[in-house]
Amino acid sequence: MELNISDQHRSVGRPRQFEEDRVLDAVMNIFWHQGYDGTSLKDLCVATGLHKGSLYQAFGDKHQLFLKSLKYYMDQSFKDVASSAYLHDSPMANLRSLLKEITTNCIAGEGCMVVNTLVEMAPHDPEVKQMIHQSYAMKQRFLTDLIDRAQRDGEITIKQEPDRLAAVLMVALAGLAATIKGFSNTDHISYVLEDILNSWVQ
Amino acid sequence: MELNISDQHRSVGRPRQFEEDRVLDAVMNIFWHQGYDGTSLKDLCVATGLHKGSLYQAFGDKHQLFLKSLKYYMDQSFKDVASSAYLHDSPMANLRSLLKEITTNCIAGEGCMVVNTLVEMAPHDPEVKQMIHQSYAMKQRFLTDLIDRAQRDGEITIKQEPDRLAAVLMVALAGLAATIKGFSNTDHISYVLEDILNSWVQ
DNA sequence: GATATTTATGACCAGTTGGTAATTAATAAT
DNA sequence: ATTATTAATTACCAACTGGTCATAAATATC
Repeated sequence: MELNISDQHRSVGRPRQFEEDRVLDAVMNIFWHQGYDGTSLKDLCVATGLHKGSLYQAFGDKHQLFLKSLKYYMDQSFKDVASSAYLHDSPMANLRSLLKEITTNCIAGEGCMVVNTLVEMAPHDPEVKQMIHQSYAMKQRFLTDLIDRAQRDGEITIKQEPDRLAAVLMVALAGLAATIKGFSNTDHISYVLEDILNSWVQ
Repeated sequence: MELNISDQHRSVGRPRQFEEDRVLDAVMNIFWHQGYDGTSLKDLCVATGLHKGSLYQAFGDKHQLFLKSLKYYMDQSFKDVASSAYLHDSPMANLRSLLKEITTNCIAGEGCMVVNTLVEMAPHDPEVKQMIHQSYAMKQRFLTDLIDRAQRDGEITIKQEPDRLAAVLMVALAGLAATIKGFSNTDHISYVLEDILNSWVQ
């Protein structure tokens, strides 16, 4: 009976019967759509096919497991999104495709785990708060840089500091995620980011 | 030993020892800041000073109690906010004071119960979903009307349909609430709604 | 093949959950 | 004063919560 899956760095002792990333992905999906308080260990066991004991041994308690799945989500989504910001030469075109990509992903995923977590946990969970703040700061710098370049190239004509425009986009992105999660019909909101960008070009 | 409080429509039987609105207010505050799943009946009993039995008899089970407190929040906040939209003659000035009022309230309350609930419950709770959608539609019509008048008066110069501009504001308001809840320092975001309005005037 | 080491499994735990029912207290009507 | 009616309080419940531990299984090393 050989159940060995990850043949890579095999060590002494009984081998893992699961791939860590596959489990983390399943866990992430549950927390993403049910929230932290709304998810029980039983839910996680059903979703992953593992027993409580295995989860605890491999990832720690519920809170640690959540933090790891949140990290996994952040890394994953940032990788997906950032790559769409270097497709064109024009910074404005990159900004557009970036926001388009985020909107699409957000609709497909019925919201954003970071925004859900921001609302549910950040106020009373310092570790979560710190992780999200860090991610926010990085994203905002990313946007500020794009906006700054678009302004220099004359693609954005509005007179306002880049980081304040980036702040507008960050708030709009959070609002997009929150709204998409609550509304099944997303026709009305898929244009919002476009409309904001357009209001900067006249 | 007379503990009678509400002397108004006194009927047969032992009189209530609490004012319904005061209890509803306390319940609302707990749900507002802890969420539905994050709040236990014990929390509610501590906050209200009532026993479980009394809560159940007066308001029904946890879910019904939540719906009533959400309704209470919506009525309360709409009354507060709408009144600030008729202070001036200019529709744009009214729009500004309206958004300013919302921002102030949102910061003071560390978020908005409707947005919290939208994220936590709307996807899997039809009753909550319907209540919030109805409230959203009303608010959006309210904004659309103000924007339409501001455009006719030439106070808003951007060429875009009023209900699409209103959709931008709605998304921004949701984002504002979500962001404020997660960030203690709200300096960066208190200008966001102003900045959006300013981008419509050039 | 025996041993050490790691993992998987299932039994177990105390505390909490939302919810109910029986009892007692306070009032109005008779 | 008795009775009917409503509310407050208490005791109680089964189900579930997150979390632990002892045991069995699978592998590498010796």
